[in-house]
Amino acid sequence: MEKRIRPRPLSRTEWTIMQLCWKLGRATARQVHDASDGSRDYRTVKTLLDRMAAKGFLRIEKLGRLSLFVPAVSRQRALSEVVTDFVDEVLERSVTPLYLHLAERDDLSPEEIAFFRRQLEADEEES
Amino acid sequence: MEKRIRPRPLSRTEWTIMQLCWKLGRATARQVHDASDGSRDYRTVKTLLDRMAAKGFLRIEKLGRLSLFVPAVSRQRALSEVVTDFVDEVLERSVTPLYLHLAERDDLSPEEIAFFRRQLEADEEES
DNA sequence: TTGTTAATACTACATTTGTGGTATAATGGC
DNA sequence: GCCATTATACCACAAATGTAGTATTAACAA
Repeated sequence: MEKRIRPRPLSRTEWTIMQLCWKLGRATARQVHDASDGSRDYRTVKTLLDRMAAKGFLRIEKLGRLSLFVPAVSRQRALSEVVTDFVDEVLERSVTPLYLHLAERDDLSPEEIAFFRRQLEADEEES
Repeated sequence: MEKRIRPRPLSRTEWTIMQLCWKLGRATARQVHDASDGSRDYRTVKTLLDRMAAKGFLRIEKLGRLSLFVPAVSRQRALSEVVTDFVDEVLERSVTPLYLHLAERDDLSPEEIAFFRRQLEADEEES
């Protein structure tokens, strides 16, 4: 039971749109487009939304002749999945790069840094 | 100087091959293929290696008529980049999901959990 | 030396992704 | 009622990705 079948994941671009959908909760393609950075044409956004629905990340609710796009998976759940995937496939299960990143990004207190350092060493050893 | 120009990143499949290259250090396409899980044809691996070289992740050293593929970027550096990208674009700079993942995966001590919890709250607030 | 194996080079092709054209139909003002 | 605006529905197309066919050539084993 290692590898359950997963629907095709979202592409990077689709993710940025999905973030908007989660924020909006329930919205028309137009609303999603308006909430976006405007770098993409309305129809591009529409196509992406349709594909995302096909992938199961959105559900389409008909309101009269309008289509409302509603998240079909929780942000929480999707993020958890994508992070796990990332750690497994790209980082090969080693969380060291994550610790490094966190340590670089946030300004941590000395004891927090010490904590990361310990984690780092533990992580290094096991590989 | 926010967004420097980056060469096309590696795809997921290319990453798995790149990991092998880093492990091998300097190898022929055949050797990389042999080190792989065998799910891909030799020529597929060869094509991927060539593309990765074109993207600047590998350098090709000629040894007589042989081609040796040598990492042109350090694993460290590439990982740092890809993690930053991931956090920025997919997680929208929020490291919460990472903390959640780490907290789930590793078995942490109570105080470590407490630490993560504090980080989590701080992270939640700012958005 | 000659047929088999193995390496390189070049090409092909379906799928996915990103982007937007076209057409049709409903709505809403005037 | 008629036209401009909007929404939906379909389609097109180039670039990127994943996978492999074909051709040529070098090396090796018998």
